[in-house]
Amino acid sequence: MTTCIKVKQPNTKYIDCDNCSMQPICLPLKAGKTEVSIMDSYLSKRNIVNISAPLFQENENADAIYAVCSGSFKLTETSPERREKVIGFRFPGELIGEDAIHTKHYNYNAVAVGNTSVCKIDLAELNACGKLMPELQLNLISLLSKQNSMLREEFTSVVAKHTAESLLAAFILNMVKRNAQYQDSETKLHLPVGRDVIANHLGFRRETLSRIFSKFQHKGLLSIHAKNLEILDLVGLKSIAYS
Amino acid sequence: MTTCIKVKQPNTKYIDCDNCSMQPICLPLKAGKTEVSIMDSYLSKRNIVNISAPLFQENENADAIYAVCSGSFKLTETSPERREKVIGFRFPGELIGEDAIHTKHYNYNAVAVGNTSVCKIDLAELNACGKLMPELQLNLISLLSKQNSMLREEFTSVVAKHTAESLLAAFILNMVKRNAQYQDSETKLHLPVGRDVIANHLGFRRETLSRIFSKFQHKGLLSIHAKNLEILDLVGLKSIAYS
DNA sequence: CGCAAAGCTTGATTTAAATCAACAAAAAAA
DNA sequence: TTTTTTTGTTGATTTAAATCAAGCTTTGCG
Repeated sequence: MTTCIKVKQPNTKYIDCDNCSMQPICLPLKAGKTEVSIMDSYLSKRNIVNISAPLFQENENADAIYAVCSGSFKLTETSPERREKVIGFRFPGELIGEDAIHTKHYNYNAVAVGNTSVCKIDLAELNACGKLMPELQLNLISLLSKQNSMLREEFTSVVAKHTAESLLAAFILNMVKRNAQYQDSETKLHLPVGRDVIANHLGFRRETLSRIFSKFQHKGLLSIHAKNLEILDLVGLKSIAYS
Repeated sequence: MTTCIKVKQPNTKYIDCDNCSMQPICLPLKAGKTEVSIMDSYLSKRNIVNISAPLFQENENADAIYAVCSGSFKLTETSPERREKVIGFRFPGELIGEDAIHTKHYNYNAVAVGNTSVCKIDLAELNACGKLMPELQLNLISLLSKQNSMLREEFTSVVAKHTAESLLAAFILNMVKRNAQYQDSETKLHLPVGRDVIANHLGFRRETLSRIFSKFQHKGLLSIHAKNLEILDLVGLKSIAYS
């Protein structure tokens, strides 16, 4: 029995086991038979989370971390005034909830956007297995470092942007780059969420977002039809992002 | 011989070995004599980096990660137009360059602001020792997760802020919280850098920063004398940050 | 199918921040 | 010390984004 089960879902792109970011965790465990039995114990089967279902919620006790296999997640925080703030997105090959290894509880809400599948890694069992398998731990260290790298890049794409245009340009570039990790195209992007959610995440109004999208299209920088975006002038978009 | 050497420096606050975030890495190694000899090999002595000296630079090959022992660092990126962008700060107890475990090269410039001291952890040796000591790896995993948690909080403090006021308020709260980890006060903060650097980091002009500082003082939210800041009305400041 | 609801776009006006500019205060140099 | 330079503050004007408002498009539903 393998840990990775392909699940048929409509309109979702998969990252299969061969391309999964969790492979370094799976791989050393696949070597021998005894090790496979250990694997079965801590790395559960692909777990389907349905449309808009929360994977976990703020302040919940953390017993597992997750790797996205297919689909998209939005991460949100609830402000003291009960307003939802979208603090980020996660795509196939990325981790969710990894900061809870340290905090022991989740620090935000993770909500599936459309159909998704995830690999669930139980923390207690991972801990126990890790002591027997240093290689597994080295790989987890590398994975966490990779996630740190992703977080820093995401951070850089939103920090110190003086205009809404440069912020949106940098956001699009960040999304496209992360999508390219598991999809064919380096220029095409399916926006996982509506304009309201993106505007919320970037901190401006839906009207402003709409206007800048229109402006970028008019300038020939990109084309957008509904949620399907394509970059037509990468150099031009970058120069706006870094302006 | 111990790995942690206290170094006298003027005007700097220390995190000593007992309070150091690297203790989980040091501690298991301090247990037995044979282990101490391993420790000496990979965890070098406290390394003093002088005023404004770069710890490492963008694109440099990464052979080590660092933990800040005393002082402050600013992290910067150079844009294609050669403009410096301040992407963050690091304080005692925090890691620097940890994302390079995965990328193998540094992704930003780390520059000491004033006098600082750091612990340098050689990656190759850490890797070799880790295989012999699973406990060490578990602790590094926890540290990386903690750093993830810090990065996410830093991210949350700057993302989706529609006004300069809420952005600055959130930034101050984030800085004060991180300072409280290694200093006595929960409300006082010594700004490690000048107005220009903070304005650069937050993405607005020094004049705007100055005006908001004045406004916050006028409202009785905080007091500032040169680089010494004190929060006078925590509740008020929070309500602006989350507005 | 037609209607309602939600999501997206565009226009007119108001408000917040950038810019331009002058000056004050502090730090560094002569 | 005085002078020069850097750093920080405040004012007037311009510009970019929020807000208010209307219309359009798509989606879902009885």
